[in-house]
Amino acid sequence: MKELAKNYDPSKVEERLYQQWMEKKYFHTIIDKTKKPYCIVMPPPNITGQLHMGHALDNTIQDILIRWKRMAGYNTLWLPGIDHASISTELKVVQKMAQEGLTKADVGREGFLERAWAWKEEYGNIILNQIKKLGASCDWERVRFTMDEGLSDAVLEVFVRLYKKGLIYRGEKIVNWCPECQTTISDAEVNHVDTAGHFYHINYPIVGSDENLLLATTRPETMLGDTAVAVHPDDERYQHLIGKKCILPLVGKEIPIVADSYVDREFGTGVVKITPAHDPNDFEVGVRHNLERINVLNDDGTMNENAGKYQGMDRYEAREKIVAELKEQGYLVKIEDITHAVGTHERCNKVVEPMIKLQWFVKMDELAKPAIDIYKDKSLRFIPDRFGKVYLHWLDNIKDWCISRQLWWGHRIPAYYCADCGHITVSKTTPEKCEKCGCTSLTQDEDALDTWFSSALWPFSTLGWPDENAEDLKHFYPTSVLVTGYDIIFFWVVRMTFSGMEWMKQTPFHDVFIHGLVRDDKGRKFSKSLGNGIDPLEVIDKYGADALRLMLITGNAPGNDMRFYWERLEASRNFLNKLWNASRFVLMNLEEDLPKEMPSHLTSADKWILSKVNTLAEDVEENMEGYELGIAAQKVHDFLWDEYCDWYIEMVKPRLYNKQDDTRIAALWTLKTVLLTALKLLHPFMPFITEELFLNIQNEQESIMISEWPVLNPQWVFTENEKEIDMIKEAVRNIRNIRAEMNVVPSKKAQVFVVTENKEVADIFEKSKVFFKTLSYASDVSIQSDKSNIGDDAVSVMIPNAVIYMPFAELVDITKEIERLTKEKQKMQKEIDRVVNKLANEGFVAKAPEKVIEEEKAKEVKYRAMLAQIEERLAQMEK
RNA sequence: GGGAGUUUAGCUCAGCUGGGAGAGCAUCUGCCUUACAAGCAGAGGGUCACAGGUUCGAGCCCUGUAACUCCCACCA
Repeated sequence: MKELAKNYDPSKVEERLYQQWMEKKYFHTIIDKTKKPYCIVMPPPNITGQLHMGHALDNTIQDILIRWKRMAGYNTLWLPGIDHASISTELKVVQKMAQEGLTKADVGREGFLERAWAWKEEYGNIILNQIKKLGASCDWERVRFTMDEGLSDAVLEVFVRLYKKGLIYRGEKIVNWCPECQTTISDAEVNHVDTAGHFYHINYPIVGSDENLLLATTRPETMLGDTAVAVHPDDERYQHLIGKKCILPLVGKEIPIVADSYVDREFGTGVVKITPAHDPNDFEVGVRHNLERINVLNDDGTMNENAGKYQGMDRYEAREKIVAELKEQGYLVKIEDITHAVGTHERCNKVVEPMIKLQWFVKMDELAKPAIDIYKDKSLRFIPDRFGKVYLHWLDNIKDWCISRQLWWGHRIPAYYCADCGHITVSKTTPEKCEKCGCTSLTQDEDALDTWFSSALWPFSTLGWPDENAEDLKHFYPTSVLVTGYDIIFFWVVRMTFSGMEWMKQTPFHDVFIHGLVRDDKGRKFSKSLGNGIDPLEVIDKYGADALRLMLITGNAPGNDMRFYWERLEASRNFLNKLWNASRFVLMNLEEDLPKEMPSHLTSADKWILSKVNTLAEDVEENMEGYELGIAAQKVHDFLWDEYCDWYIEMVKPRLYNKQDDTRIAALWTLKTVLLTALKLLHPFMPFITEELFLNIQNEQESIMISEWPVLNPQWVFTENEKEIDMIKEAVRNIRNIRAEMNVVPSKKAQVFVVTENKEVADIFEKSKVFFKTLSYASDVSIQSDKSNIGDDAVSVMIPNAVIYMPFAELVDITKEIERLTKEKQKMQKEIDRVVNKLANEGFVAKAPEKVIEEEKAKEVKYRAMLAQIEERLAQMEK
């Protein structure tokens, strides 16, 4: 007999088991072409990251899927990795250098990269080790890094090929510039934040007239770069001014009044100042009207030489000065308080300035098409489906992707500029000479690529691409499912799908399983500034990884956000302990060698629980297939706690304690078999405790994680026995109920008479007598067809076709008992009326499905029988 | 401006394709019954946001309304 501690302590188990799994190489995947492949590539966490609840949720889901499919016989691969996180890492390294009083300029590109790699070596693996604490069963021999040799090669390959195809180009366009980080950023990296600001109404005088054009702006300092004023071509108010000129206040320059349909006549005064260098729309207007572009800002957000006397001031300081002067000189009409959306950089939260820059772009319209098609033809699907619309909408409105960043940490753009002829040579390796003029004075582009450029290739670059014959790539691509949060659909999912279609001609994954965010107990996002973060590692320390996993996966619908509650963790912990103790109970009784095959003399109770666990396996499989992981986990939880622990174990106790009982072995076999089956179903969700228990309970197999996933067993279908036990359960519940109502303590036993004229019912009770007695707190159970030996002072409860009596002479007040039964009778009568009415409804009988009608009819029969019993008992008592 | 989500017990949330409302926590009552007091047995508590509609039948489907949340978007 094995002994387990009274309470489950995860800290004593998890570390040891994970080590064991690693040593046995259970996580490591060897390609097996006889099995169906199932592959997940992990969304690579940043090397600057610390494990947070989002990672915990994301990786828990992936681990559940992988463990499930591994047990179900698939050739599974879960490929982990990390992302170099260009801008985040660069900021961290810069900050670290600043502590030593150094800047990027001080150490130079080479020196900086050395430091960045050192950072990566020091911190890059921390988060992966944290993910291990969750129990993640990734193939750690296949860890990839977005800047490792293979992936860098893939990045360069893609850049060169896209350039040759004309899909990557260099151009002077208006881009989002972050004055704080001193780099461009893509549209996706800009957050529009509603901010309180002002709407400055300014008069622009018309040349050769007393008239003014009144317009409004939120950024008056940009007027220094105004090169036109625009009105709508059909706007009657301004027809006479189109083609004329107005004077730019403060500057005194004459600028044209143009007509452009971009202007909204309804908004403001219907007049817009045009600053092509600092507004994307104005830029477009400028292109259409061939306007001059005047950049008035420096890269750090201060005003430049084009700003005249405002040169050198920060843009906000200049704004104040300009407004003051406009007011002084009478141009300012009014200042209105407004709230408007201001673009900010998602990394540093500082206000982004649109500026004209010479940058590298990926031409998107052509690439986007196949990515749209795979969604429309359903070879790519989102779970839940609604996120597919988000995906489509983004692709339908996609704009060219600015991929160059003024950063050093990342993949350096493989473009080389010729000093002589200006030709650009794009090449994976450093070219010796200019491909056009042949001279050797080449310099490489200083910029690095957007981080997402490499992540876009992740599903195939990690599997060996660009080597199209790589074994992993051939076997595992397309991957099976991508698991990620809805917050990075634009950043990442979209870019992977169009990349996958361009280079592999196949979707990178069939399913995209989207989950929500984990929030704090007040529904707020976890954030550093709020200081409301909860460290998953702290949770694991206190409650164990299994408890955290269960809490993250249950009680929440896919795609919805969830709140973090310590109380919910306690509930998980309690379940672990329950499971632990149930297993402890089984172990304490498990002494002899049990038969391998199903014993022949199983009782109804045994067959009932086998039938239940069988149905459970079927249900869980169905829920897992539909990505309803929380429901699946909940079902196993409920089965174990409610059916197995609260009912089956209690039913089986008398048989275990009686060594003479000839069904004792059958009980032990069933206890063990059902528990093992349920543990397997639970293993993907709670890998540690299930393994620990599995290893203690049996010794045929060396690990639960490579055991066989339970499926429906045709030998375990016992419909009749389920009905029998349900009847006993109902009787027991009714007895307990009335005892509780009457405040009878469990220690006070009573004789229980089951009175029935129905032979079958009598048989069922006879067969289950041994446990019915203990569950109903009976001193003795008598099953009989005649009630003449039972006094009126007994309490009675009804089940269909049987009345159960318990003599509680000293406790029973006959008047009250009659009152209670009368109420019961009324209740029953109401139920009967409801069913009768329903069945009398012609529409119902004509249109409802057969099954539903049959159910209603069965109810009527049952209720009428119960009513008859109640009436009879009442008559007897009233006598 | 467009789109999406949410609204169910005191709290946090489930409820898949329509067939008599559920869980956990909290509350109340009784139990230390030889696996578990992190437990056992019971109880109370909901016109499923509101108004219409479809249907024999609606928490679930349709139309509107309200409140909250999120995403997208160039209203200067």
